[in-house]
Amino acid sequence: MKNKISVLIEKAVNSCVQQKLLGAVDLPYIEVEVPANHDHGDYASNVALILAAQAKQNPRKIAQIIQENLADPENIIARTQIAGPGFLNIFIKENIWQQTLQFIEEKKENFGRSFLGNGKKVQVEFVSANPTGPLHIGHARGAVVGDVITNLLTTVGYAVSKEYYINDAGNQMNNLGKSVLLRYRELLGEKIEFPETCYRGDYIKDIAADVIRKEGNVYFTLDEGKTISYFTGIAGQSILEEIKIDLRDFGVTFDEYFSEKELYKNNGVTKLLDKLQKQGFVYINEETQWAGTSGYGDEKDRVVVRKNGEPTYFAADIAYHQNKFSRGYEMIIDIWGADHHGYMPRLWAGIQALGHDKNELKIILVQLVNLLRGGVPVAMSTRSGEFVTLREVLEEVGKDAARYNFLMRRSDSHLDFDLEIAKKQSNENPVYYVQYAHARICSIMRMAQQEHGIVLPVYKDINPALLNEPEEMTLIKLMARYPEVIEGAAKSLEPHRITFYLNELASVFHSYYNKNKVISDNKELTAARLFLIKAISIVLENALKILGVNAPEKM
RNA sequence: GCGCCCAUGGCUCAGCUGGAUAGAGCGCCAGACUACGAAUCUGGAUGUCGCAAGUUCGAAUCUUGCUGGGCGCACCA
Repeated sequence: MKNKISVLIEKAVNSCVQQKLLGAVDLPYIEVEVPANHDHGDYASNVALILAAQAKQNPRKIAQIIQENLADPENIIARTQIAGPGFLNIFIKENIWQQTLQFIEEKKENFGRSFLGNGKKVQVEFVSANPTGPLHIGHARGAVVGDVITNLLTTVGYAVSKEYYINDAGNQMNNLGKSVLLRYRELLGEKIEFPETCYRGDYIKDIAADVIRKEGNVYFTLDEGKTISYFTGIAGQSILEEIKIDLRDFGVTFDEYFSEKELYKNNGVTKLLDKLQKQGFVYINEETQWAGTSGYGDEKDRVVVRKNGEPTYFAADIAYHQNKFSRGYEMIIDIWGADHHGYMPRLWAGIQALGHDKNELKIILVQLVNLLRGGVPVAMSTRSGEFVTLREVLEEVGKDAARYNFLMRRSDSHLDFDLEIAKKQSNENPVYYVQYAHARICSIMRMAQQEHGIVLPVYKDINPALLNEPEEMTLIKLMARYPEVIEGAAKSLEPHRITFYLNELASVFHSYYNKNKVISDNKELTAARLFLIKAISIVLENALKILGVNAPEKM
């Protein structure tokens, strides 16, 4: 609808120019917005204000000229008005709004889908936590944001792949193996001092105990280096399996798990660095290889190969992103914890050196979560083993409440996550507000069918003109806007817009419900209203599905 | 010291990329179930959009400076 209006205005402006009513102007694109105030119409455009500067005419005058030349071939406009400094306000006919209900019925679960992405291949990489311990609450937010961004992009027609990058080649992993070894020896009776760098969570002990159960004490005396790499392997694998299970129960799955080790096979990283060196991006200085990232806006150049000959994480990351592009993705989205923001210019420099445009890589920063219990902060530290795991959150507050809570704010703003509130089934917890609206609709429809023997109506059997209560018009307009909300959320990669939309839709519905009876003696009206609430339930389901949150029929 | 992000009612946050009278939720006060689910609804109070300039028809939104907070600034990942 919005697009339609935009096109009509554009045509009107062009027509005015042709008729020399307006001087030649170049207009970038027509802004149409939904005004906050209903008196300002269903849509409003500021074209006249934009053109005023170019045309050097009074904006209200221009608006009037456009208004007079506004063609309406489909007969959808009820009236137009010029207001304020020169806004063109447009009111759509009620019956046109009412007809959008038919569209929702036709589309059903596809209402809101579009072809905006045109099948473009996109990859979203997220979570990507080292398999050195179970996922904690901090990872959970990134997991949900990544998952929902993927759903959003899929909904608007992108071909999206979800990937988890396993950082299994660095020091951290070595520390993991060492930690298991120390626990292993401790369990076998040795007295152990744990260094700062070691992981001390109970899960380490479990893994060590498992080794003893299966293989006994054979590693007690074996060569330490070999044992550590062996322990690193089994620990990493077992932890990764746990991570996958936790994520699955959180509703998050991946299409690919990509191991950092993969990049080093066949000297992949070295070969790439050689190539970049020939290109001049990588250079050697004092036995160290550097990448000239400062040439692309980074604050200084970065080491890619250390003095000891080992490549840095960054070197592998350039190779990783080259690998991603080589798999044919036209857009790559990385989701990071906000504490990594300083790394962005470096990586952008890297992909530009690879010959890609900076905006082919979008980086979403997810702020860290402030975990509270009843208003009191909960301290966390992976190494010491003091943390609240994703698993614990799932068990305590449930998947739906957890996911919804993580989606209520923009991802780059800090989020307080209070366990006590998140598990409360009360009005402090917005997820139930939305789910309740859905359950309520289902309940009414059940009642209509079972108690009143009503067959749920289809559009052609109802008289949509009966849906003319103010709340009904508001609901219809709100639903008609849904596809635009999805597109906007997808374009800006901002999932939180959906939760705000849902909250608004649920709110208008609840209010409507309390004021008007759906089921009444008036059969025609009952049918129309049943159809209306059915449409609402479709929109609620579609939106909740994108969020990965259930739309329960009963609660 | 340098860089990035943030600052909006008592609290937690939106604000559609520059629009018209700045909005929600929570909390607080007062009300609504012999009618489809009260996990709901109705009404009420609360603002120098951190401060100061600038850009223009128009600024919470863009620019600059300042104040206050978070985070980065590795041959860690």
